[in-house]
Amino acid sequence: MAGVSKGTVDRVLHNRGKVSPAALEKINEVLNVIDYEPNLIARNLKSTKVYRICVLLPDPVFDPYWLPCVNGIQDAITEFKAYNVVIEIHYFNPESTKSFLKTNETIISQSPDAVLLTPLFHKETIEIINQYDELGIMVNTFNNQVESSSIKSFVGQDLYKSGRVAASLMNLILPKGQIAIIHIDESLKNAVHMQEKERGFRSYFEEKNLSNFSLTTLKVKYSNIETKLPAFINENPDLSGIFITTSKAYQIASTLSNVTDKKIALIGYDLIDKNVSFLNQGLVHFLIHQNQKRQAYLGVSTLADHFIFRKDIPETILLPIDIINVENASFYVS
Amino acid sequence: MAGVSKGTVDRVLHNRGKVSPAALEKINEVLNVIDYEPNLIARNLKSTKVYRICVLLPDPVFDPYWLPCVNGIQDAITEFKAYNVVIEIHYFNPESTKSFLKTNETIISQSPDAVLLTPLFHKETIEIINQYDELGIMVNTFNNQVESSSIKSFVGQDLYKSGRVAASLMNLILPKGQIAIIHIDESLKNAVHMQEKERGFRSYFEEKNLSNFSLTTLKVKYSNIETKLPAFINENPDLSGIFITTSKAYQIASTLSNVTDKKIALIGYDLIDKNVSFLNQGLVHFLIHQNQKRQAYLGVSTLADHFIFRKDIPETILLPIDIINVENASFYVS
DNA sequence: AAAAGTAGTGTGTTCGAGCACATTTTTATA
DNA sequence: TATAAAAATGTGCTCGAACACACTACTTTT
Repeated sequence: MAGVSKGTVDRVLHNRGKVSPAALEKINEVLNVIDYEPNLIARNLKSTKVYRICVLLPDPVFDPYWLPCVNGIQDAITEFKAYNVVIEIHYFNPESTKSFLKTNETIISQSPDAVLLTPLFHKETIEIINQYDELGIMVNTFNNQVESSSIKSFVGQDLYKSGRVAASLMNLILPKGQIAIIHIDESLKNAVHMQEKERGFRSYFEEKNLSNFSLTTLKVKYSNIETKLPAFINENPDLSGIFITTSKAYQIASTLSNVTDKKIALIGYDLIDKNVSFLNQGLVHFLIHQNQKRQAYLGVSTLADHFIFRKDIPETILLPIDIINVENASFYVS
Repeated sequence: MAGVSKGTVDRVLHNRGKVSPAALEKINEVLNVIDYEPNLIARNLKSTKVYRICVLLPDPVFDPYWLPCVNGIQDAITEFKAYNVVIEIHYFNPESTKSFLKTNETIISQSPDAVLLTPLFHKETIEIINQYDELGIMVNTFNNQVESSSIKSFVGQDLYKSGRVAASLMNLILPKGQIAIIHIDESLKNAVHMQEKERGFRSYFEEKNLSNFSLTTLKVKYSNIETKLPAFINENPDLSGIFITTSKAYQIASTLSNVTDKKIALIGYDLIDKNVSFLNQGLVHFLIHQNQKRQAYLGVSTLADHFIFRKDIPETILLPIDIINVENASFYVS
């Protein structure tokens, strides 16, 4: 259309220089008129470059919470297979920093173009992120946030806000009484995670000046629950609600049903099978859905889109805080 | 790898016949070994066929409810542009069956490969669907369901269940009292839509034997509200909750705040600006998000995926029934 | 004046699949 | 055995972009 060969057009498109002013002007004019946009698909057809994205994920064997993530990543794998993007999942034991570090070494030996990781262990994460940075490997995170200038992107939820959502629901269920905030975890790797939720939860009650409530924090481990929880209930006869900051609401629900007939409102996180089962039984009132599947999917898909289509990677993606009760749960379980 | 030319392989892949048993076996063996899957991108590169998808949408000028759909479709447009898929939006006046029919004629004159429509008018929809069927044009629907064997797919929500979700929330807010189910609409085009929600809402209270509640149905038009609603409130001093089955909760909220100081629980639909504003003011307690944007997006994207990647079109896609209160609303507003 | 350099431009190949057409091999028939 | 018909197989081009390389027409250097 501009009366020149595709080679000259190519030089204009990619600023490779060596184009006469006359040709440049003519070509730009035509580009404007036809509103030229490159066909992103054809572009990737030629390139022989294979992009490798490694995902560092806690093994769902240790905690079913991570199971949906695998599906999310599987979706991404099939979606991007045709584009020369290889996505690999590497599992580690979420209770072992050693396992975390070892799996990272495996990943580094694969020399990927980018890594998506769940930064469970703060100190170790910072270390390995620096390693990745030096090797020029891009790092995305999801699930929980870690501050580091070397991290390209984070996908997750606003945990403070999700605590507030839980509080607003608790306030709806209960007119008054004592509420326990229970953190359940073997280690304290999720400490910040859980504290943010607690902070949000408390802020709601403080802000609204709801003085007819009293909030107590309780930290237990799985092995502790059966002894600690009954004792706590005996000591606090006024207890009417429990907010569980992790996905382990089912552990509380199951113990609770053996200990007392009292109706205690339970609000927890995540649609894992056991939680949904207690939700359907009416022992858990609300669950907050953290949508791990989508978190994981978005974590890798933004990377793939960046490599293939040169799309920008958003610094932060905050997923909606889904409120789940027995009536709408079925639509969220994938 | 099989010692034959790509032409022969091509004949095997597409069952074009004229292949010797020996070659066929060898080729199939190789295909199995390398786990061959065609590169869907390269396939579409060659094809000069341009797929045309028309979307029949109520003009957002008449009802802002439809505005997010435009964004959803815009997303699909940019996503599928590179694949020779042309997606066009055609607007009609949701208050005029004539406009609906006329816009359909325009669409037919474009002879598209598929149509996505919002079947607001039942009788007229059936008519034009038959027309599309005769012309071999595929029809998808979203927003509300219409029974017809010629419809390929429906994207929407389970309205009965969404009524139940609303009821479960109302039951949480209120201990007892009278609840009004209000249908607001100029015409009765949404009749089935609204009745399903009412049926679900009532079923919840009936099922749970909640005899301390009484439910009343009220049909009003926008022009009626300012006279009918105050009268209704005077006649029913026990009124403590209102369930609005359309996206017009803001109209009730706004009238209500002028009429009475009594705290009446409001539950409605859709995150349109005015509703969210009343949600933030505390006058609306819950909104149910129907996610029209995603409905519209999925409506066209399943079609595009079908044409380009030969993916199956699911008969029904039911989106989750999102529960929105003031604490999590901001994450859903796009 | 010949050689070398340089700015500007054009050509050819590749990616993976689809498809029309050409070519070779085998089989059937005169 | 020659020859036509049928069966089997191979070749070449295209889609849109990327890029290496070849080429022309001047200008500068030796």
